[in-house]
Amino acid sequence: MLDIRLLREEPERVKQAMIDLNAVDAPVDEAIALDKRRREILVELEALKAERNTGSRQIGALMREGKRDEAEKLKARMSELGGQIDTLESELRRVEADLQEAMLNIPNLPLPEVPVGKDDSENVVVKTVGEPRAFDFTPRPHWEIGEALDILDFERGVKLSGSRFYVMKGLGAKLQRALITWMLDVHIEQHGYTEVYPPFVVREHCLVGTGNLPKFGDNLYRDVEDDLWLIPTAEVPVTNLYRDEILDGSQLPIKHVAYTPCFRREKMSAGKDTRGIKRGHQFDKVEMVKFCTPETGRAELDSLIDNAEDICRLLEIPYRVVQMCTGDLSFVAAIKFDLEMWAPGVQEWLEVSSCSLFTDFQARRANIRYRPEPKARPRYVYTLNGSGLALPRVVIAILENYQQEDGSVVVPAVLRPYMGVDVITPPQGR
RNA sequence: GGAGGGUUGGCCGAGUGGACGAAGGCGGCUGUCUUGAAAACAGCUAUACCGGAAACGGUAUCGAGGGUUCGAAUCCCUCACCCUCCGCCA
Repeated sequence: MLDIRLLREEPERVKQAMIDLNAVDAPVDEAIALDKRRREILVELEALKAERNTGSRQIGALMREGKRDEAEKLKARMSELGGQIDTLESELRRVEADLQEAMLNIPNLPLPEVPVGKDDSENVVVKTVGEPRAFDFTPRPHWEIGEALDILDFERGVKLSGSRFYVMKGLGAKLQRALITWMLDVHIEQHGYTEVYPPFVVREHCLVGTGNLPKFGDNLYRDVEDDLWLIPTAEVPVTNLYRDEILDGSQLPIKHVAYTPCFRREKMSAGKDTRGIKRGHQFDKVEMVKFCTPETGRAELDSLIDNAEDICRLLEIPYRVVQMCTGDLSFVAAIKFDLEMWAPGVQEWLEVSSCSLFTDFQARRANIRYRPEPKARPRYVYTLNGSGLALPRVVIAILENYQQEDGSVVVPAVLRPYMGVDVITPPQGR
């Protein structure tokens, strides 16, 4: 959520940002008008309430003095006043609800350094690291490798849960588990994050806090009976850890890393990305989340990206860093960089991480503040997060980059202690 | 799932529908005293919003949201959370 004062004081700047963001339908004008009306009502309403408060106090005094008649007369007048107050109050409630709704539907403003662009075609490749491996055979896509190795089972996944679900088996399941443990260890031991294991279902207000609701409810699974929602990313529970809290400034930055499964309905078009494990309704992810002061936010983003890149480097898989242009920014991000690993089987760059700075946009929604000095006024923190990394796509990248002509897959060196084997080989007797 | 008890300011804790902001205590800040400190004594001790250049004024906040009333921390309803007991359970 933006600061309403920004709309009040710099409406043109906000509107230009909406144009850059390709979000001209954001209800900026509505919010400004509602804010104005809200304050008009408040002035009137508070004057009436002040009058009622003095009146009521007088009634009390008169009653004590035994002047019943005068008290009754005053009561009648106050009752009339009460009617006016009720009317204004219900209008105020309506206006405030509308204002809140409008504010929740206005996206965050991009930082000045974000390149202006219409859509993902204008994103900027910041850097490319590592050389794609030269194959002396035609690299196969991961679903062929996975099925041949009997570590991926698509048919049975569909049998259990429908399209876009799959089953991992044997060393495939173990590879994923090894990656999770290893990534967590790297972030904890080398990058100074504290591990968090959160609930995988949350209440609605948490999703409003991170910005998934009210706009993007279509992508979420929900238990209607208890009004609990399955998390689409660890960002939701971990960011909301400190909702409605005032943190001690000396604790910042707070750095958390969490492994969770992620659940997304993704009513995407049938036929797109349906093969393999690139896009499912359930996937695993290791996520980094930071809370810091406004002053350090931008630098914390750089170190967050570097932490994610470390995983790519250690796995020795070619990757690139892409900066999102204004038109491709998410609703809540002020600036965002994606990490993409090269997958030679499917011949594409796979998004394995998305690192964003949200400025105080989420903090305002979730009411997460900090006190800079012991006596100082609380301020909103800045929040950040980035995948470190998203599992299935890393599995794809490993299978496709480390595949050998005989169908086996070499285990990346850093994972061998976690896997217990150096090579994933085809099952016996096939 | 059933029965009961709770939720008050940074913390503890009182509060029969009526007197700028909710007693008292603790903690914290300031002052007096003291070479300094402690003790004692006195005063101060929240947040948000609205109006205002400011001084300041107003409104709201006793878990959340409604309701009754001229007026609600107090009465009624709904919800959330915590505690105790019973049942069930990996």
